Amino acid sequence: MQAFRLSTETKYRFQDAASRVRITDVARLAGCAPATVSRTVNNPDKVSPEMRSRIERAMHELGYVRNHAARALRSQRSHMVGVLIPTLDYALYARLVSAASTQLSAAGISTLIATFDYDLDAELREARLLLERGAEALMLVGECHRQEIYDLLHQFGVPFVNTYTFDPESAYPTAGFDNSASAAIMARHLVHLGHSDICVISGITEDNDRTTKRLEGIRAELARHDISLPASRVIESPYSISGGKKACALLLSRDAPQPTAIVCGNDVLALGALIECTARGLEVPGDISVVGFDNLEFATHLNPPLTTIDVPARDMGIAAAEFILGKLGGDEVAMHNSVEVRLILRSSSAPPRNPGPHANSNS
Amino acid sequence: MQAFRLSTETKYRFQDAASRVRITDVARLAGCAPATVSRTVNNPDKVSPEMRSRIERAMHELGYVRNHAARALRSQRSHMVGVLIPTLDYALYARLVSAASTQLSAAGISTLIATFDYDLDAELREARLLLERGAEALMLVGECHRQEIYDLLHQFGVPFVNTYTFDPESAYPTAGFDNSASAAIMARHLVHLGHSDICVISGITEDNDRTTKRLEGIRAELARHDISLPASRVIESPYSISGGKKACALLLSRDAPQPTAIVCGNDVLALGALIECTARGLEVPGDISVVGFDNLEFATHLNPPLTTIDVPARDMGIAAAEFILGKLGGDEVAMHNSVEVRLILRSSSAPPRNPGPHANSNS
DNA sequence: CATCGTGATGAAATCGATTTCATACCATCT
DNA sequence: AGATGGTATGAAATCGATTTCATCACGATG
Repeated sequence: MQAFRLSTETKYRFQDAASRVRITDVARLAGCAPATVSRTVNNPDKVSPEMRSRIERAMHELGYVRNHAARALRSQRSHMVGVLIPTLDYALYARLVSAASTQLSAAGISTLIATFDYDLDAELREARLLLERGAEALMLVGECHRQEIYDLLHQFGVPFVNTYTFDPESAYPTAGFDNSASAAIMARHLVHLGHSDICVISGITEDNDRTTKRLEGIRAELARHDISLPASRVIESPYSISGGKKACALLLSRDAPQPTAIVCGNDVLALGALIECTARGLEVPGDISVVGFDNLEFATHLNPPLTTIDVPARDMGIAAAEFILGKLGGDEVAMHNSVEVRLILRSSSAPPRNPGPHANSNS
Repeated sequence: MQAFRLSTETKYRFQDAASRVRITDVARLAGCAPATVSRTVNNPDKVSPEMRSRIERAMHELGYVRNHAARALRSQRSHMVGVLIPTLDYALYARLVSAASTQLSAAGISTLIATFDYDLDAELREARLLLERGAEALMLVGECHRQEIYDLLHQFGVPFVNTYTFDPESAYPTAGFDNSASAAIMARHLVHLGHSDICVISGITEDNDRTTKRLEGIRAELARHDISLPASRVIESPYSISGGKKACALLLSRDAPQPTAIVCGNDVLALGALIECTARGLEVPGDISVVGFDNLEFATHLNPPLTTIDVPARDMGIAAAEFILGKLGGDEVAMHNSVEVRLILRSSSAPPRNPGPHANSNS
């Protein structure tokens, strides 16, 4: 900014790094018009082979790298999409982003990432920033966002998709699975085993539709079997092992009838619960069943191996990326895409010692 | 590309979202020149308060969002930095990126992310793409990259930093810790406990200077105590629990003298090793010590709790971001920044049943 | 032979914000 | 009063690739 004053000659030019090679430089060396260089880069088959190779040689010789800002400005395409996730510290989100990013990259699209640590206002700010940066589409997590985000996306005409959720009824595109139904599957599993004293260690439900729906799904399924889930049997905890331990300890120390099963919001919480149970001399699953959600790698190696629900994060990332690529390509794409979650039966769940009225031999 | 043919009418113009509001629109409404609007956005104090508020009102009314491409083109600043990591599937990389991204975002800089799955050629391709996209700086992992990356960065005059490594001797900036020394600390710990039959389950060392250096560090430290580390006592494995199990099984089934300690390249491998040892009826640490690296959350909850090395990934991300922000701000910044790694002593390591010649009571 | 279509190329306009330089105005100082 | 300096603002050039439209050459067609 201030260092330029000296060179009185150069009629102010940004000259930092030996003034970048521009398309006109390539054109001059190849003896053609800039337009032709542009064509060889973007539409090689509209240029004759001889000219093309001459231009390619020139580009290589000069080390030409095109200026994305100029390209984006003129063509109104940024070739970037934004990904807005609560945190990268949660393995499945990271995996989802990773898969999506790889998929997008293969299509020549770069990934702008932003995290908001479960703070919806921060999410809104970051969304605005991503749009300003020219994100052509946005990948979000869940359906619960500030209304302004939806407004902005509409105003900008920017396609987007809510991942980690699947809801054919939703007005907004989804790519994921039905959190409520998936959690219900787990609840049903326990009921079929004969459990009726069931506790839940849920993720934090505030501003989080995924955890909220899972809890609803469990509650609804239990209600279907005339089992109630009073507030005293539910504890919310951040996703951490020690959070799971603490929550489990609290549940077990209440003087209500001891639970025979604990449903955890994810495998990390379940691990914490498992540790706490073992520490208290409870046998799993003999004295108490503990089940998780996510099917992280460690789940199968625990003692006992954890019954859980497999969440194909990678598939979700790919599905979301495909949706976005389709939209950007102007294709007709299904508004809602689901990935398959599966109940993974392992040995951390078993019938209670004194089976309840719902026991079912073939579960 | 091909879908446009149909609309014969629309004289194709980019009009998707009711043609965006531009700075001139704001200027017109506020009754001033575009330059003044630009100033209120970028240099509010160069505009009189009355004018400023008039312009702010106009911006709000029209829902103005500035066009980043135009800004970047003219000002030669993209306000984006690129982060190039092997994978997001590794917790500490994800955490590092997360921290860096948050830090950068606070300074108004967005994060472009790319992964290359430990394939250095893919890394080069992605680097090129990031630079083309206008990344003002790059964050890399490790020091081992294709020479072309360094050339490109030099050619573009783009600052960068190698994270996850610290080497004051390096010609390139680093932000992290000394992998060799850190691993040596762990080796020394075992030697001091009296171990001499030591095996290593290392991460894959090909194209990976972090794992390579850790192995070197261990080997050098052992050599210092006249303990050799033959190839038969080292197994490389991808970072996974089952990889750790398999490697451990292999090491234990060789007919060489049984090891009394196993050093693992990270906690995930250590978990696998622990599981395998337990499955074979070996007591840890009674029969064999097992130690890890990283200090992931689960390490402290294992049975027995895992001796490991704490790697402050978040700090590294922050340090790297600070370095880059400093560089971009034209500040004088230290070329090499280290974060503190610490040996975390837990009970998965103990003296061998028959202490070797190096035993040291006060370890 | 005139005409038309097709394919390759070039000239010039264009995308939208920033930046420089010029100008107008007002206050201060000699 | 005149010179000086500082502040607020505007006009116009500019960043560099893409896109449109025009042009030219050439072969095919009637």
